[in-house]
Amino acid sequence: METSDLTGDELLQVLSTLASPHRMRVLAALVEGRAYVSQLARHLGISRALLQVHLRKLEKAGLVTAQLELSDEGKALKFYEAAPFVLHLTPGSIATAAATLTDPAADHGAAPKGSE
Amino acid sequence: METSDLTGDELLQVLSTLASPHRMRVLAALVEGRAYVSQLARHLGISRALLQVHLRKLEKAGLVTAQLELSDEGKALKFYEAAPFVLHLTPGSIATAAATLTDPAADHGAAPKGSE
DNA sequence: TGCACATGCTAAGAAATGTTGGCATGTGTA
DNA sequence: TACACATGCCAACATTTCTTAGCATGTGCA
Repeated sequence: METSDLTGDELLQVLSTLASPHRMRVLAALVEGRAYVSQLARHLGISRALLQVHLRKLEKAGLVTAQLELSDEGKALKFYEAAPFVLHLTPGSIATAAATLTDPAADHGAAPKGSE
Repeated sequence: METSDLTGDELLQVLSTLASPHRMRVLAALVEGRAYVSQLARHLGISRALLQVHLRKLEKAGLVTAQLELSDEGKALKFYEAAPFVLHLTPGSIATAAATLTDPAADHGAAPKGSE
């Protein structure tokens, strides 16, 4: 993952996702090794519901990946791990990405695709 | 500015600041060249009040700098320009920064680190 | 069966952000 | 004086995001 590969919206999503203490810690914990949800929740000292929301956001942004596996006892465990990525942020790279931003607020109801 | 130079809180501030369409566009506009507030507001098509808030946040995060100057007519103009910075974001660099996070909300008033 | 453990979902309140509008200051010029 | 332009501030509303609590499912084991 390279900054220049991302559209403005994608970069925005990644930055929004990373800009959270909880999600930073979740990512940091996963860098140490993969873990399943309940395990991770205990490790971080937060509720599963909360962790799940953050994990989902991290996954949507492509920062972590998930695999559903069965333990020896036959229990379903959802393992997460940190996705490898490298982002080079500079004023220039951000300016480039910003040029492709499609902001609904600034976009007065026009169709993004097709006509312009 | 290097990712490893930043504390978790500083990185969080930078990311939070960048994670906004308006601020991305403001930064992008300043990459093209310095500009004063009213000028920039007209260029971006947003209100001065709104722009000022975003500029302030960008400045606090160290992403832009400001200089107060007098025009030929003697009017006070506040010029802003993009600050040069390079951030290398990787799971590892984020994990390192996350270790120094001081989050009041997630910090239940005690041990910074330790037992598990 | 009942308990411990895993997953998932959603409604709803709490908290943080974003945005607007008005009003203040000051300058130079017609 | 009145106008156009610059700066700044703040109160209040609107919106988004975050977080919790509760309930659902399923597994293995005593």
